Amino acid sequence: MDKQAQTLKIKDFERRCRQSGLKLTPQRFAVYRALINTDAHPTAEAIYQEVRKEMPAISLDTVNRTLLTLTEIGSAFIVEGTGQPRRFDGGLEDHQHFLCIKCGKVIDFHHPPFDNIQLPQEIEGKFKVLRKTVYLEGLCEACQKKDTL
Amino acid sequence: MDKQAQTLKIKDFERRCRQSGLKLTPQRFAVYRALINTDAHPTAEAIYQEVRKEMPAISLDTVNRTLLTLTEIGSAFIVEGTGQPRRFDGGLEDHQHFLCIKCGKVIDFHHPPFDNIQLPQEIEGKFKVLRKTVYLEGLCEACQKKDTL
DNA sequence: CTCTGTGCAAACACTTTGCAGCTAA
DNA sequence: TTAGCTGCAAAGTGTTTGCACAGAG
Repeated sequence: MDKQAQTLKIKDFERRCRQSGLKLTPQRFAVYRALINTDAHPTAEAIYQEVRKEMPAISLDTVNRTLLTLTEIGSAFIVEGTGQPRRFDGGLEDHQHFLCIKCGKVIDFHHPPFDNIQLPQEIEGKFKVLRKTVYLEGLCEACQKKDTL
Repeated sequence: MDKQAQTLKIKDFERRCRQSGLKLTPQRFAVYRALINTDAHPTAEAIYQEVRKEMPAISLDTVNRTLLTLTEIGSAFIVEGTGQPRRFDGGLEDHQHFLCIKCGKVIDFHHPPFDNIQLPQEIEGKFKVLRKTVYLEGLCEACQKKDTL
C-alpha cells in the first residue's frame, strides 16, 4: 500500500473513532498502522510482536482489545470463522453456511447456483483447491428480533 | 435425514475407515452417528454431550480425536476457519480468502465477479446479511511442493 | 497376538475478566 | 476533571500431548 492510501485510511480510522466516541490513543494508532501494513491476516499475537518494535511497553491485552474495537467500528474484519471453537459438519451434500455474528450459530442454506462456482484460471493454476463455498455472515432471524427489543 | 440415507452414510463411513486402515470401534460409530444426526454444526463438546447419553464412559479427548480423524478420511468437514486463533484483516478493499489447510496461511485473492454475489430472495428476506464472500480451502503453492518431496 | 485406539491427566494456547492507575479530551 | 483506556494478573475455555491399558483385527 502506498503512503497516500495509508494516510487516507488513517484519516478514515480517526473519523470512525470520533463518531463512536473513542479516544485516539497512541496504542490504537500503532495497532491500526501495523494491521494495514500487512496482508498476512495477522493474529493478535503477530500484531503485538510488530507493534512492540516501536512501542515496547504495549501489552498483548491492549492489542487484543484494540483489534476487537476496530472490528466494531468497521475498521477491521475478523477472518471468517476464526477465533471460534472448531465446529464440525457431517453433511456431504452441497450446502453453504451462514454465521450469525451475534449468537454464533451456523445455519445451513442451499442455493444450487453456489454449488459449483467457477474459479478464475489464475487460482486454479496456483492452488490446489479442495473446497470452495459461499460464506455469509450477519444476523439470524432470532437475533434480528432481539435487536429491536 | 431418513433411516435409509443414514444407513448409506454409515456404510460409506465403514468403507472409508477400511480404506485408511482404521479400526471400526464403537466410539467411532457413536461419534459419527451423533454428527450426522444433527445439522447444528456441533463443537466437539456438543457431540461429547450427545454421545455420552448412550456411551457414558467415552472421553472428550476421544470425541475430539475421532472428529479430526473423520475430517482426514473425508467423512466430516471443519466449518470454515473455526478452531483457529482469530485473524484480522484491515483491508477494506474487496477481496476473497484462500486458506491453506496445511500451513494455515490465509492468502488473499481478488476475482471481481465474486465482489457482488447475488443472493436468493429466500436468504435476503430471512437474514440480515452483513458480509458475503467466496471462501476457498486447499493447498498453497509452497505446500503442494512439500507434498511431492 | 499385535498394534491401534481409548481414557486420563497434565500441559499448552488463546481469550476474557477485574481492577487500579493513567491519560486524552 | 473525568470517563474511557491501558497494563497486569488471574481465571476460563478449547486443544494437544504422553502414557498405560484395553480391545479390534
